[in-house]
Amino acid sequence: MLVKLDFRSGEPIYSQIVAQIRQMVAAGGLKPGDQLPTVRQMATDLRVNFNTVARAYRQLDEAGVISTQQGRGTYILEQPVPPNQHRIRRQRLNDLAERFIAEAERLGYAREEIVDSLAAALGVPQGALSKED
Amino acid sequence: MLVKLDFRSGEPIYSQIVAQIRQMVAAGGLKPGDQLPTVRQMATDLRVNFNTVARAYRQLDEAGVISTQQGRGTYILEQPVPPNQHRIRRQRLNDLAERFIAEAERLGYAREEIVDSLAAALGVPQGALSKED
DNA sequence: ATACAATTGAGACAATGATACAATTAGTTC
DNA sequence: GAACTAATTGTATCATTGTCTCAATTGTAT
Repeated sequence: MLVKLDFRSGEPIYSQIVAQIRQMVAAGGLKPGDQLPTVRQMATDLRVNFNTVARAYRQLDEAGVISTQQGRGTYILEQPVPPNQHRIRRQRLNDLAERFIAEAERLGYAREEIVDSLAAALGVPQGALSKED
Repeated sequence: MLVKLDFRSGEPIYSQIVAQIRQMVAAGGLKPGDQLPTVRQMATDLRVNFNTVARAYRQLDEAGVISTQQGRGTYILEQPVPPNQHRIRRQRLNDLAERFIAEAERLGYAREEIVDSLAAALGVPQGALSKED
């Protein structure tokens, strides 16, 4: 049993799960690549609804602690050194953006096409996102 | 390795396979008559279940991009008049862009942050991507 | 009490995986 | 060459896993 709950503590269950998994990752008890129990398995163990576990996993995923993959499972990620909360947040968005652009370019799209597509997706008027030159 | 996967992108694996093969066919990297790897071979390469590859092949088959033949293999088909080629290509990029933005927003980023991050990633001067109003 | 927000639960859904199956091909034996 | 067997290929079905939407519950403030 990876996680132990205190139903009387007042701390939300999902929050307890998040905290304990973070703790274990920080302490090295869970290493990158390790697979966590499925949401349903952990939910059964803890006698809790699987959505509650899913919520915890989602938070951990967004925090970059784990990677949840539909149909595959959830895995511990490499833990980057935490420099700063704001930096982390921004860095994650930058990573996301860079992955998107790298992928688009790998597929053969030109910068201009990418910009146009983003303009459309963002609902911005044509030209508003274009470089003026 | 014909196809490259990003397990963290949120885009389904089968969808990534479909998109990349389409792209390669469109770009001429795969020509009519070329045989694709077997579902099991590609699955092994990508460390994925072969049914996931089979699903991608099935979609491509239904779209007329390839011909899958039980017991024989899968082959690139002659591409019919590609008036849609441009549309398909553009649609693909739009899907990618929308997925990226949806993901970013799901993670709680504001439009402005997203735009800023994209500007940085694209190496565009600050402000060039901003809406002027 | 009422209203509100947060938490948890229920059920349907989408993506992936495991297993068994069918069609084709390639050898092997006669 | 025909018949059989084994290997290889895609197919079909169902189980498993995470996701989404919305309802029920709980706690708290008004």
